[in-house]
Amino acid sequence: MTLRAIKPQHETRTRILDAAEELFMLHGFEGTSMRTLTSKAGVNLAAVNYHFGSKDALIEAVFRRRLDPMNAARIADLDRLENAAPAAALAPETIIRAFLGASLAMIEDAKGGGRNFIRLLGRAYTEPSKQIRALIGTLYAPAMARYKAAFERALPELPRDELVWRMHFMFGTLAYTLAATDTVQLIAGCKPEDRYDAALLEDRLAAFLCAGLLAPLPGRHGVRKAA
Amino acid sequence: MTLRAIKPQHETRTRILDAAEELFMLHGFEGTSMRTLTSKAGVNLAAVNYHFGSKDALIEAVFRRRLDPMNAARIADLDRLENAAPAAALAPETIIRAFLGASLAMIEDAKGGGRNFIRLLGRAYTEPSKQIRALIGTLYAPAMARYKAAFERALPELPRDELVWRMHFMFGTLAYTLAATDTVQLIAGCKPEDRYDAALLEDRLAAFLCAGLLAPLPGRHGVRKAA
DNA sequence: TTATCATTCAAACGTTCGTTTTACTATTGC
DNA sequence: GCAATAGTAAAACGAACGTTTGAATGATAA
Repeated sequence: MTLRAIKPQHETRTRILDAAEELFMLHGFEGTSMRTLTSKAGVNLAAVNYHFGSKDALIEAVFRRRLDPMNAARIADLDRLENAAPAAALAPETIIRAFLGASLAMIEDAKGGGRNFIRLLGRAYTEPSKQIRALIGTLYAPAMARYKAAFERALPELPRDELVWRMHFMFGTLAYTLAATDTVQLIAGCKPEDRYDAALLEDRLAAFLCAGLLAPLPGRHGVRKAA
Repeated sequence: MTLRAIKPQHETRTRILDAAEELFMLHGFEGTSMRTLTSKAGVNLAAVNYHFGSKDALIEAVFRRRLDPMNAARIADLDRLENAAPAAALAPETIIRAFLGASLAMIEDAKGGGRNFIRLLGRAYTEPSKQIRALIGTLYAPAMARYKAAFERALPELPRDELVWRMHFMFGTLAYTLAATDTVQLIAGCKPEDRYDAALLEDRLAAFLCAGLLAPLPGRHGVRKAA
């Protein structure tokens, strides 16, 4: 009857999620008002409360939309690698690259908004809001447990608490690298055009993290300050 | 003439800065209102605008109060180490420990509020606000340049851009470790009581970062996925 | 056609925000 | 003692916030 295209299912929801992803990345959660958000999305002011219930629920939806599939892919990657060579433990670098891959693949997705989300995610680990941190922790938990088990199998001689700390360090490096993309330039001389070469970045991160994970155990309270 | 103690210079300023440090750490900048802030500090609502001019200026003052001396101490540490053994380049681990020391020393200062500040600082690197990130970058710049030069001397064979990236990674690990203290527990099994043993944490961080910094160069685009 | 349902819309709700104003108090210098 | 200054106090400012309301709209099913 009209030339108007058929409206895709939940188009308004998607437009809101996309706009939220970008604005939350640019200005943070509290720095993004419902008015600027709905205005950018081209929807009515009341649409967020109608479709999501509240601003907090929208924030959660933004994370869930990407994080659930991302961590599912992480686990699937690990399953695939382990099934390819059963009985043998995976090499630490293989595990690390599997973990990095899921994040770095999104960086190259500039059009789909994946890059926005990755930078938003990198910042979420240090959010002031307890609810958000709890949500992130919940969404990550299954993948984290899975990777921890893989590392334990790959490095049986590494003490458990040392492994936990080193996973913590590795995660921090990744989170910071993703979040700081295009932002702080603490160290001069960085070439921004390199930053989005995901393959090269993965190589650099993998080399750094792999060495850190396999580092000799710290001589506890021993070799301080001495060169 | 009265029993009232002599009011220390700028007591109101200090009370405001202390309250701001804690509340900004707990709830973020936008999540902390002037009313709760001045209420916690026990000062009048108008005091912040009188003494600092605006909320933004207060935020800047919070960072400057601690960051300026901290980075000055970092540079002084490096100077001292280099003067102790001139001509010879410092060991990478020595440089790393000098950098870590300034941050970790503050963690143990729970009473003076240093711990609050360190966690606040760890989060500031990924702040949405451009002004804050620019401020952090400015305050860090001198120390960063100094440490970059020290690393270049210690590792003449490491390509410059690789060094920049690895410094970036190292900084991210430290920032995340500091910021995430007591917050997200992404990896189960962490013992929180260990977290404030600064000496042990320094050993662990130093071992991890040192290995990462000295990692073999990544085989560019070469050894992907292969174990 | 008519009834029904999901969605969109403009307008307004009450609250909280950072900031400013104006008056008041205490201290300092002469 | 007295003017000048620095600081504190209570109250109000306009703007922006997240959310709610109730009517209008448009498609679907009977």
